[in-house]
Amino acid sequence: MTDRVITLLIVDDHPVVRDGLRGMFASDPGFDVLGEAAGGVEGVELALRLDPDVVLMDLRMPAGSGVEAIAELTRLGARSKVLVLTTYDTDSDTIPAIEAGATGYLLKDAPREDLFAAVRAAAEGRTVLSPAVASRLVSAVRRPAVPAGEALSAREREVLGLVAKGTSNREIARELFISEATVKTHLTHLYGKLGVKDRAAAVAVAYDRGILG
Amino acid sequence: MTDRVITLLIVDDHPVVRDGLRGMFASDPGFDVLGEAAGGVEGVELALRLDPDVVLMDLRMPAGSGVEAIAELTRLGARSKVLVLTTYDTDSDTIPAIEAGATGYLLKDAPREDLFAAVRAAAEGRTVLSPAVASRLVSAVRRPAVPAGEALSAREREVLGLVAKGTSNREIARELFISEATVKTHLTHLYGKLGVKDRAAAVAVAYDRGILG
DNA sequence: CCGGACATCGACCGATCGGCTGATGGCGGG
DNA sequence: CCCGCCATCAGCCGATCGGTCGATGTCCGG
Repeated sequence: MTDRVITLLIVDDHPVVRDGLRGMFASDPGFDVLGEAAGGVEGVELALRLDPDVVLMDLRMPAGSGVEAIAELTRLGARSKVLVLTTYDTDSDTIPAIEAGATGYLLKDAPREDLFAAVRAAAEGRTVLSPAVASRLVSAVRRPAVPAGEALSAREREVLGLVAKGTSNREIARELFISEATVKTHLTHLYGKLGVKDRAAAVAVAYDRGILG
Repeated sequence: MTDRVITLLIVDDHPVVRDGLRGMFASDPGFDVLGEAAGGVEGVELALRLDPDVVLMDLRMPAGSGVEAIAELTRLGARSKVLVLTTYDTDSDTIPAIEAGATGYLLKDAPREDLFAAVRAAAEGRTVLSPAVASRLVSAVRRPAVPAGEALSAREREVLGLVAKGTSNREIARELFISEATVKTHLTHLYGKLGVKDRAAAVAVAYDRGILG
């Protein structure tokens, strides 16, 4: 079914990783790496120009987030399938990436055979997930109501960030040019969303989910 | 001064990264990769057996921490220089690694020319640090007294862990079979050590330094 | 043997937090 | 056009926190 050569685009901010992937795929005549990009923005441009079968996409990059790049490609109706290849597997990364339109999600510590197989699968439009990611996803989907956690609003994240720095409500109010009452409202709301009952726990959950630090 | 071929050992849990490094150094006749290891324990064994000039060491690995591996090699008086090559540059990683005896500390997003230069420098025993790491280090060293942070005692870490879960002082007291006054004492102490003024900031700093999460 | 780090406890007090109730206005989707 | 989400604000109050005195006992290392 995959007799054709599969064309690839590599998007990763680490030269070492780009080289590793390039070399890896160069050793197999079934793959052809068309190009590389170091950031999301550049990745989108190249994906549109080169029209690869599969885009190998890192998520956390200085020059344009991977999730945004995926969303952009999806929005533009690009033909390329996106296979996320990252070090991290936190909820805050995986779910948005899948939602944005990623065809697969692999962790970088996957053996190369798995990687090859995943790229072939992705080229055919099949979804491929690392076992760890898959189990995360099901558990995340299984409790969509209260326990999990809706996304924080921009303002709530802003307040939470200051809380993590030890800023008091009054100081936060001054900092953001709002009243202390509003700060408390934001806090009460984000406590509910994060499923906690005080600021210390909120900071902890935020770190766990990658919202902070 | 470096006419000799420099021998290398690669220690990293990611096959992709190992391949990337191997390929990169294979393209330059001035380097010879003697072997690879996927974890700290295996890394130490191979370093002792192969006696490479330079060990490229990742820090966070499932099979044996990089810092422990470095400390082990130092303790055993291995001839090999260790060059840390990692994605992270937090205090909790860099400083212990340097203390353990690493000759250099580079981030994986370093351009390959820098990497080559760093390996040559490490082979000669010269210290090489990423600019970002270097600035971290100086600022960490410059304030050794109060601001930086001594290590938390076991009891303090225990209390802090409960704080991160949203536990109140009274509940912590019951949980640990001590009085609320004692809990407050532990907290006051660890606030001082972490350089913060409330529990939320303490949790944040703890996450940043890898004490939690 | 003494100093210092650690762990334990008590009491007091001002500052802060979190919960509650309720209100206003903007903005976007159905 | 109305509903829901977001952001804004007010006042009240009990609970909790953080700071500051001081005190006791252990254990380890110099």
